[in-house]
Amino acid sequence: MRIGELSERAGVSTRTLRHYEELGLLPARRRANGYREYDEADLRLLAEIRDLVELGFALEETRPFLDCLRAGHPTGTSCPDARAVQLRKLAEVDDLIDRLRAVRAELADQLDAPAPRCHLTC
Amino acid sequence: MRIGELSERAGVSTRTLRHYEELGLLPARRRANGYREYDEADLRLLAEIRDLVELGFALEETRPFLDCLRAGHPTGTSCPDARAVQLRKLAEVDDLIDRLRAVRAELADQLDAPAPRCHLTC
DNA sequence: GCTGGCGTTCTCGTGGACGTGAAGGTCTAG
DNA sequence: CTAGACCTTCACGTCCACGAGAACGCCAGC
Repeated sequence: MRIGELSERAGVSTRTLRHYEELGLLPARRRANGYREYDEADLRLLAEIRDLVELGFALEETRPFLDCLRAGHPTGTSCPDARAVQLRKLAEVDDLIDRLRAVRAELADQLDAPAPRCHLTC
Repeated sequence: MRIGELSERAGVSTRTLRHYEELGLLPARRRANGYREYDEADLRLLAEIRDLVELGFALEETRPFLDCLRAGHPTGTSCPDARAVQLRKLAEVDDLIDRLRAVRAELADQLDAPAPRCHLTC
């Protein structure tokens, strides 16, 4: 299929697909006329990228997962490299959640506190 | 005081102070020679900016808090505009925490799941 | 008067993931 | 034969909060 069809089926822009190719994440075969040619496997790889990005992975971080799938493994998490990245991401997320909880607490505190009295509109 | 001293005392770069002035967040008086002149009130305002930024507010979002302080109110959260922004931010943070929890769960699931069997290195 | 340490403005660079034209080639239907 | 719906490659723009450097002015002490 051409870029437009893949774009349509995956719900991403053609610009995005060209961007992924630039990064070497999702290289495309070429037809005689220069048009990019994709297949069902590319759709699967693209889905993997979008899933991971959705989970907060940077594009570069998806590379080991794609390599894993291309190597014939059934899931992107079947390989050590990918699992390592995922573990790291889990730690990052845990850390972020902790910090956000602290922020949330502070925001709530400030809102709960009654507006201090002052000489103007309070 | 001049920009260098405020920078030093607040622990921010002079570039940052000039940036805040560009945005109109922290305008400075000028000496006859063109040097920026700041006072203790500016230090207080700057502290407010940094506190809010630390909590995840964008620079633009700090504006109502600064206006509130400049109007003579004892805290940045004494005014309706500022409280509204803070309430919105609290909702944003809650939402983000929820989504991150879901992401965390999914990441953990994928890691807990035993690597599925395949014909190569698994 | 000269060095050194301040200050000034201006302008471009950074990172991430693309958006948005511009200028053109290719293919299909009418 | 031509419209129009695809496709191609540049290459600059976006958002945000500054960093970095150039080229210059101001002022203190020696």
